[in-house]
Amino acid sequence: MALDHAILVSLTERAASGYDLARRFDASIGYFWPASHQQIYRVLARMQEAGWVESTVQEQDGRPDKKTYAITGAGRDELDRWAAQPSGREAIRSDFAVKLRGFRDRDAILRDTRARRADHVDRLAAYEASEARFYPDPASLEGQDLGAWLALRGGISTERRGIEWCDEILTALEGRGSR
Amino acid sequence: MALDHAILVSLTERAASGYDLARRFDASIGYFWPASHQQIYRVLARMQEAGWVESTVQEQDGRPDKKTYAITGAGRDELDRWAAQPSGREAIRSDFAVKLRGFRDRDAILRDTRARRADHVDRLAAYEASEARFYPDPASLEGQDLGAWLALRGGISTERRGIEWCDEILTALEGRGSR
DNA sequence: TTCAGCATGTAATATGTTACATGATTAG
DNA sequence: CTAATCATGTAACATATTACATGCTGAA
Repeated sequence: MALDHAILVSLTERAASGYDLARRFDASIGYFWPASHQQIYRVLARMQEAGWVESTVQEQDGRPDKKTYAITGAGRDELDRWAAQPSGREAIRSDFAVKLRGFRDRDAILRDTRARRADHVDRLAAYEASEARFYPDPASLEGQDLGAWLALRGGISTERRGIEWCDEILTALEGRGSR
Repeated sequence: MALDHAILVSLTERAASGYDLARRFDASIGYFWPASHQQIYRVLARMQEAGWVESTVQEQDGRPDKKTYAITGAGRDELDRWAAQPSGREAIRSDFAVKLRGFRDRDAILRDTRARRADHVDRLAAYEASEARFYPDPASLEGQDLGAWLALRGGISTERRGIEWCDEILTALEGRGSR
């Protein structure tokens, strides 16, 4: 049930339409909890049934109507209830680690590793740009801003260790010629 | 379709029953791709249909019959085909990061962070014990052993950065009193 | 005129989780 | 006698992915 809560968290930051949320989930909160627009619309409908969100329709000219969702009091209660529960260890599902472990085709692994490294570098740059822009003075942060900054710090360290791991793999494989 | 490949990789290391595989997925390969026995039995049945694995039944006295699965030539072909494809960025779904971002209840987050830190410490110890035991001389590794070691190295760096992140969170939250 | 963006969804399929089901042996 | 381990599954439900569906505006 955690996409529900990711959407609720996003709505506490600002009310939004399904479309807006889908875009947020393409970046920002989506880095920690990816979701497609199809999922989002379904969960919004379910949460509206449950009374955790409410929607208002805005007509727009030259644009399709827009349904803006806002979190309700019941939604905030649910968020608090969820936050008080211990969050279990999250599952890691890594195609790449499985592939490494099955090691047969050295070139395929090298190609994959280089591509992953480039991905990590890009995402790290994006995170660092966000940090510089939105959190220039971390020592002064409080409440939700402090939490968002700490989440971002987690993203930064994840990407850095990803780059280091790729480098370790490249060194080990390139240093050994073909198998 | 990646549980399929995780099982195939595990079977290249040694033929196994569904039960054996389920235990391997509780540790070792399961650290990179968790799966329950129910899933495993379902996928084994499907892969047998597809001809990627074959099974032989062994009768045992005082024990239920045991169906041992082995990978076939077609299974190896499928593994190679899969390994040659680029593996996309994997999705991270972190309840904890979402919770951080929604920051309302500081004590709940502190509790969660301390529990996560302890988890990371335990798992890191398990990985390091494996490394010392099975890979005392990494420079001499080749082929599948080299891959398995590199995957394990990934596990080790993941846990280390997990611990560091928890410490960063604890420092930030404890240093600030309640909000 | 073609593509990207805005805006909403449904439907089918695949995958993962939880609950149920059975039954023997061995260690405490 | 109770719980853990061995050994196999089915069934129901929840969640995620992929494909399909529609239609308007504005920029290249």
